[in-house]
Amino acid sequence: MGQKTAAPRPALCPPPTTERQEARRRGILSATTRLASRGGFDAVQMRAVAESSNVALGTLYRYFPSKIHLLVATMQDQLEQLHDTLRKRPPTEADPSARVAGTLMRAFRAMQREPHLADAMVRALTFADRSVSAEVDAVSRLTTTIILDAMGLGGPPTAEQLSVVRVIEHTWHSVLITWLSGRASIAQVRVDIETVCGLIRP
Amino acid sequence: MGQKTAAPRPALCPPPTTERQEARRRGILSATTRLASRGGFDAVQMRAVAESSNVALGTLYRYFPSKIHLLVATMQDQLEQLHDTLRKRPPTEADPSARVAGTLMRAFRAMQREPHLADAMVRALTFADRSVSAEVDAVSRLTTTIILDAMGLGGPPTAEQLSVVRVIEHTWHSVLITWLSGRASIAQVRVDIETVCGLIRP
DNA sequence: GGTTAACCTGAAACACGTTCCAGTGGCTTG
DNA sequence: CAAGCCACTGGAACGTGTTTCAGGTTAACC
Repeated sequence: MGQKTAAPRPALCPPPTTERQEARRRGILSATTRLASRGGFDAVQMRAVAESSNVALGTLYRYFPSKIHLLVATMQDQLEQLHDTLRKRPPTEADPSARVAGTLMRAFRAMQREPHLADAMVRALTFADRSVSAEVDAVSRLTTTIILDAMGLGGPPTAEQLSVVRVIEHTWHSVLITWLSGRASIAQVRVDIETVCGLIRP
Repeated sequence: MGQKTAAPRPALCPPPTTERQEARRRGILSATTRLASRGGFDAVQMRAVAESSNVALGTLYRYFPSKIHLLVATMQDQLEQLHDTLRKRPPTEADPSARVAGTLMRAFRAMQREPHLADAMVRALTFADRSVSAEVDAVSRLTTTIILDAMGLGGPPTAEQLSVVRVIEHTWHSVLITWLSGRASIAQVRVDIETVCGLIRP
């Protein structure tokens, strides 16, 4: 986390992505997930990721310009999987507020299954500075979508509803951090999530 | 942020704190604040802090076992000052929810005045792992106290009120991060704070 | 004044994120 | 086939957080 120079590296994502490169990218993300699932944030060491995905260090940095970028991309990946799962088996609660709370608790249980991975991803997400804002924003939009889906309102959300969703998202991130650093019990996580979901509708 | 070994260093805070040591501690914190007010998190370099407070690097580490500890202690310091200020001039709004929102917006304006300092402190706070949980917890308790004071309820808070305060605190931290990383405008910060304060009482 | 334990200094060394570069291999283009 | 362009490799090098240690300083106690 030393230097903070802006990215002189040109944008490389959109145009030239061969199949080979996509495979490499998947390999890197998969190695990252594997390493993070063991030791968490600290175990995701760039040299180890490079070696574990059979890629030179320089190449790893060509794909992901920093460790934070790498972990935020991993989070995006995991969130997309979660989103798929949720699409297949959406929450069944009657009340919108209960559906959101249920959805978040489901996500939380997934985190409990892989606490080290969660640690790595969430720490990266909140530690990210401006140079990662585009990627963090993508994650944020995904989260928003997931919550809005769980609310299941018919038309487009009102400005007020968007505020509420943002606050729920804030609480979600922060309560995760609190839990990961051992300062909140699982019961407290549930209570806080249910409390903030009380903002929906009333 | 390399290694993560627990502290083999014995507890040294409570018993033997001479006046000289207290002065040294203040000097370190003051140098930290000064450095952070310029370049933010990255500018708080342990060697620079040591030099700037006329202390050997090893001594700095004796007082604060890591950069994160150092910055969390700085945050605690700043929060105490804020608490004093608030005690002298408490919020004047009639509604508890408005008093809390007003108090937080006042704190937020303080952050706006020193965005780099805010960056350093908040990033440290959310990046802290278990080895700092005691210190982070102290900051959290202070924040809780400030919010409860602003609510100004007569007796001790109910469990439900404590939940609400926790959620407000979550939102406060997370919205700060979002603002610091340039992903939320000041107007949005205000809206989110007012939204979460809607949880008080209704 | 001397002893002793705790603290402090200065400097070296290590770990890991990050950058840089010279060489290599594969691809398209002429 | 030759030339040229890229991405990739392997490895060195740098910056900063953190650890360690040998020796000097301080302060309390006899």
